[in-house]
Amino acid sequence: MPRSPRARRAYHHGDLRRALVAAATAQLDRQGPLGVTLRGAARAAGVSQAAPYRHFASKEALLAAVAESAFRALRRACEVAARATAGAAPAVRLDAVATAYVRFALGHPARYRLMWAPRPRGRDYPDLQASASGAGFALGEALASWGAPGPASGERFVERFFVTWSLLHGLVGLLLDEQLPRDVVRRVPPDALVRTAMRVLREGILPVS
Amino acid sequence: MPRSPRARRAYHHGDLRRALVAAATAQLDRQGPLGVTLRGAARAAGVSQAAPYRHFASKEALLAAVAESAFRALRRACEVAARATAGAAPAVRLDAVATAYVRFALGHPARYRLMWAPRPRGRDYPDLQASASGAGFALGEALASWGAPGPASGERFVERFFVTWSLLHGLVGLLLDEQLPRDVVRRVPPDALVRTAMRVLREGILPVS
DNA sequence: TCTGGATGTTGACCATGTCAACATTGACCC
DNA sequence: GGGTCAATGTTGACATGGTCAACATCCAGA
Repeated sequence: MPRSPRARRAYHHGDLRRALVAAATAQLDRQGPLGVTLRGAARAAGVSQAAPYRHFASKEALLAAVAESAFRALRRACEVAARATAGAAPAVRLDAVATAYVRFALGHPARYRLMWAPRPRGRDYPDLQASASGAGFALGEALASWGAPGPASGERFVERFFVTWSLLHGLVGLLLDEQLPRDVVRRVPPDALVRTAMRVLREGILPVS
Repeated sequence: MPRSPRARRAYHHGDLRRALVAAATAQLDRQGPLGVTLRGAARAAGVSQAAPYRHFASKEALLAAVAESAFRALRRACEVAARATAGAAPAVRLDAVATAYVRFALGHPARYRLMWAPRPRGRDYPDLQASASGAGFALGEALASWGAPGPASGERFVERFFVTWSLLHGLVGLLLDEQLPRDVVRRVPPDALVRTAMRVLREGILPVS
C-alpha cells in the first residue's frame, strides 16, 4: 500500500524523535515538569512505551532536547528584536532585546524553568550547553553596540554582560515565582518593569535624586 | 520500662515531623531534587512508609516545609551580615548583605533551587509564602539605609529593591548553572563578582569610561 | 534477492506516591 | 486504677512510571 503524503506509518514512525520532543514540550507547557512522562510522550506520538529509548538514552536526555530547542527559540526571539532595532540607539536596542527575553520567559514559564533546572545540566549534554551559550551570545550582541565600536572586548564588556544577564534572569525568576510585592506587579506591566530595570542598570541607583 | 534520656521510642517517634524535614533536606543536599523521596525520608527516620502522611498531606507539602526552613536560614544569614555592618556606609552594608545572600545560595545549591521551584508554590503554602517574603524583607532593609533615613518609602525604594533582588537572584542562577563564561568564573571568585555587580548597580554601566 | 542495522513492540521488574484498614500509645477524665 | 479517644504508626495494596531484555519489522545497500 503506497503512502499518502502524510502517511500514517505502519510500523516505523518516520520522525519519532521530533514528535517526542514536541509531545514532551506540550506536556511541559500544559502540566508542568511533573506532567512530563516518557510513557505519555510515547502515547502522544502513537508509539509504544519503550520506543523512545531508540532515540533518547533516558528521560533526562529527552528533557535535554526540549531545553535545547527552547534555548534556540529564545535566541531567535532576541535576535529578531535586535534586528528590528538595528540602527537605533544602544539604549533602545537593549530595551528591545531585554523585553523580548522577558516576554519569551513569561510566555513559556515551564520551558524557561527547565532551561535553568539542575537537570538536565549542560555539562552532561554538549548540544544543550551550546544552545545555552548561543542564547547568551545573542544578548551580548545587544550590549556590544554600547561602548567602543567593533567586537566588544575587555573586562568592561564581560562585566556589563554578566550583570545584564543576571538582572534579566533574576527579574524573570522573581516574576515567575510571584515574589515581587503584589501591588507592584498588578500596577506595573512586565514590559515597564524591564524598562525600569534597564534604566537603573544604565544610570545606577546611587543618585536617589 | 522507663525511658532513657534519649529513649528510642517503641512506637511513637516523638518528633517525626522535624526528623522528616531534616532527612528530606539531607537527601536534597546530597542527591538533588530527584533524590528526595517520601519513602526514603521515612526510612531515614526509622519509620514506616506511610507514617509521613500523619504530618504532611503529600510529598509536596514536605518539600514546602524544607523550602520554608531554607528561606528562614537565608533570612538569618542576611540579617547577620546586616548587623555586622550596622554603622557602616550604605554601600558597604549592601555589599555585605549581597555577599551573604550569594554565599548562602552557592553553599546550598539544591536548597536554593527548591526555594524557587515551581512547586511547591508559595501560593499553596502560606507558611512558605511568609518565610519567602521575610527573606526579601531582610534584603530590603539593607537598601533602606540608602536614600532618605527612616523607613524606606515610595516608588524609588520599590524600584531599587526589585532591581537589586533580581540582580542577586539572577547572578546566583547564572553561577549555579555555570552559564557564565568559564574563564570569568575561574578567574574571579564569587564574592568579587557580587561586588562588581553591586558596583555596576550603584554606578550604572552607561559611562563606559 | 538477501541481509544487517535501525526502529518498534511486548512483557516484565522495581521504586515510588498514596490510600484504606488496622494497631498502639499516651493523656485526660471518672 | 480503669476507660476512652485522638494522635500517631503499621501493613498491605494499587496505579503510575522509568527502564531493560527479548523479540519483531522494516528499509537500504551489496
